[in-house]
Amino acid sequence: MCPRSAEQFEQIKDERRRALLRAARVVFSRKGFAAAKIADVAAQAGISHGLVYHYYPEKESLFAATIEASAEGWAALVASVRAQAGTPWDRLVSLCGQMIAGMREEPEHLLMTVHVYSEDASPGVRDVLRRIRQQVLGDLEVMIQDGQRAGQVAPGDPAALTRALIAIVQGLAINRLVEPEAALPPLDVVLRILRA
Amino acid sequence: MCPRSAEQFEQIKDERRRALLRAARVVFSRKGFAAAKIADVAAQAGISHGLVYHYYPEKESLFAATIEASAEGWAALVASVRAQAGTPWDRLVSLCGQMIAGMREEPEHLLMTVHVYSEDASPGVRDVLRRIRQQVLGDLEVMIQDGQRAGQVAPGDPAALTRALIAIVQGLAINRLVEPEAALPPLDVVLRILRA
Amino acid sequence: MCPRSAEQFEQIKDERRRALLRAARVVFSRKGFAAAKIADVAAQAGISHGLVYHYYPEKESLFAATIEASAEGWAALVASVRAQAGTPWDRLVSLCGQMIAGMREEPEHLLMTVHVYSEDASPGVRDVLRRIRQQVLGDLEVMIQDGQRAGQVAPGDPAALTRALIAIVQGLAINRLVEPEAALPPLDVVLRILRA
Amino acid sequence: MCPRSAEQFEQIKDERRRALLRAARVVFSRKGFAAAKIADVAAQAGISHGLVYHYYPEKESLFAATIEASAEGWAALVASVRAQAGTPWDRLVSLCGQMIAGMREEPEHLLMTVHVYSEDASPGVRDVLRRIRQQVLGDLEVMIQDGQRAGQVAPGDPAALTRALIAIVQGLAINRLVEPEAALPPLDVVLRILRA
DNA sequence: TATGAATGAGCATTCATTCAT
DNA sequence: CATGAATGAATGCTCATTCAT
Repeated sequence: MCPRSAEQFEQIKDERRRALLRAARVVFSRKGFAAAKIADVAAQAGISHGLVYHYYPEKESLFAATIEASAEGWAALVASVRAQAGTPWDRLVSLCGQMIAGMREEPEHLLMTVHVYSEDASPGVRDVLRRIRQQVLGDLEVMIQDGQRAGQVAPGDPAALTRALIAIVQGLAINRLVEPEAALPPLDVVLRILRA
Repeated sequence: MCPRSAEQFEQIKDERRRALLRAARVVFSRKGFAAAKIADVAAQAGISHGLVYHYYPEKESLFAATIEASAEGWAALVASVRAQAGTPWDRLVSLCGQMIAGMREEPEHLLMTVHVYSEDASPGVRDVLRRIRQQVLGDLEVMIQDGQRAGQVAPGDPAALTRALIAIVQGLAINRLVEPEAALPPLDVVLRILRA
Repeated sequence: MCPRSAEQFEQIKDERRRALLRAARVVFSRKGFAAAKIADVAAQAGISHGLVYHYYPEKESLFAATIEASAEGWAALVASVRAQAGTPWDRLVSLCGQMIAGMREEPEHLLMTVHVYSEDASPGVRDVLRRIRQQVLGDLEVMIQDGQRAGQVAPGDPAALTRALIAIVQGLAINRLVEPEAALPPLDVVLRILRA
Repeated sequence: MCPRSAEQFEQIKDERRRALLRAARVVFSRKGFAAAKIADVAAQAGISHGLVYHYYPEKESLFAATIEASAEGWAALVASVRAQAGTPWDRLVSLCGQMIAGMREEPEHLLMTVHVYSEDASPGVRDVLRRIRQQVLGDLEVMIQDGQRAGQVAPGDPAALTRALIAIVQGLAINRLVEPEAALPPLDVVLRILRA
């Protein structure tokens, strides 16, 4: 009756879905939502444009899924680092180090979060990101406050410091689009923003 | 016939062109090139969409002009600050102060430079920006080197420091899109990146 | 400033809208909603397909407007005949005569009402028609009841007689699609359904 | 190998084919050709859409087969009634009674013949129906002429009477789509069209 | 100039059809 | 036989651009 088991189908579907998400990340992060064509994503994924719709019912769902995946990746990273052992400063060093490394390897993840802020994206998508962003900002702010309490981070409005740190990381990600070869500033330069 | 009226026409035209550019900046900076409609820009400028084509022959020219105006504004700012009297550090303080003030008043100027990096924009437009960007980076790098020589700026690759400074400024501009109400970090936090 | 007055624009728009409706009636009545292409309607109206969307925002609105126009035409006819002087039978003769004449001249009007019953049409469109249909059926039923009271119409459930009369008229309209040359049955044959 | 099993396979295939035809009739009659999706038919038949193509090579063949089956059903009915014993009028009563009963039980059969008239269907399919329709009309016309000769049917163009009778039956079938609950008019109301 | 009607290229989306399993 | 993943032609709709007025 059924030549392929339902499980097999699920596996194939899952795998493709992941591949599609990766392709979408590459295309969307470089072009933004409006300028990216479904055909571009399909080509990047090596499938026909029609097949994209077997996995995501519309361009916007695909974009939303792509955003969500990237954003959740960052949220997971921040949450896991926050739970690490060591001093608050150790954690901040670890986090920034991993963010910069991640940006070097897969700058798309960070770029996605930049594109979504523009009104190119639909309000629904922006809201998804906003929610996750709150988590990240919240976790990061706590880490910065911990550092301030430990005297390792300079005093000052922790919310503003949080924004400043996020800003420099996103700004560097953008710079990689323009000058992929340019050297990223060393970790301690980035950390000077926080250094007591 | 009447040289005065021709001149006046020119004035009117120039004024309109400037108004159009302002409208375009608002729309393009919020939506990016692809998602922005000529009709959006026309509506923002309070004219009919057909009239836009009297001033710019195509959407891309308008985008290019918008980019160019923003970029030249930054270039002019950096160049003028570089020529200011005082110590190198005074100049860097002045520059960052003005950049942050500008971002507060007209965040569109900085956002434009973010959008153009995406492949949403045509290569031609990107090249225009790249050229101006080289000027800005060059001027800024010189200022930073001056500061290093004066012992006011921390040692290290001046190119990397330049990128880091630009990154944080652009990152903060993006943040204003998401949280227009969020406090910008104080000037000295931004300057910590450079501080010896 | 404005080379054409707003009034002129309105006139042109109204005229085109009517022409478009006529073209849509021809195409939709022959093909149904799903099989009719916007390009077909545009071609029939002698305009580009893009222009259709200046007048109706989507295919379905155009279909709905087309349906509504036809249905309202029938409702107006029935209402006006109902108000005519003479005996109830005179009015029924007048109504059937005009319906058959209308079907000869513009069979599209009746065919539209047939297509909409299929699930090809969206529920919203069907509801519009259903409402108007209730009016028509109501008016017609009253006319039949009047005839029964005057002894001119055969006794029996007036609702069923109403449906039977509508049925034969619609059935004849369909037949004109298949055999446009076939003779329509004489008026008195149709009226036999009601004849006392 | 085993002739029995091949035969059984045929039986199974035939049975499925019939089930598919029934499902297709339901779907096509409600939506028309263009709006009906193969997936709809497959779902109605409880099979996968791919399997449909094992029985019919394309959507149009399935539609044609569906039409043909319905049309042939009517042709067979008319032919069998025409051969019945009794007076011409008896036969007409029998025919109309069975047509109305059939419409009550399986309105799809009649609705199919309505849809095919629209240009939604391909010319080939329309021709199939046209041919069968000629048979039905021919048989019916003969029955009406017999009735006229026997003085049981009113005089007048028998072709026009035939169309009128078909019209009312089809019109009533359409009405069942809109108001499935509405009472069908009694048989003798329909027959008034012919009554001498 | 200024307007908005008009055009058509371009892209999202659907769905008939094919085919590996 | 049966399934559903895969393809791509077809079609709705958008919007940059042109142009009559």
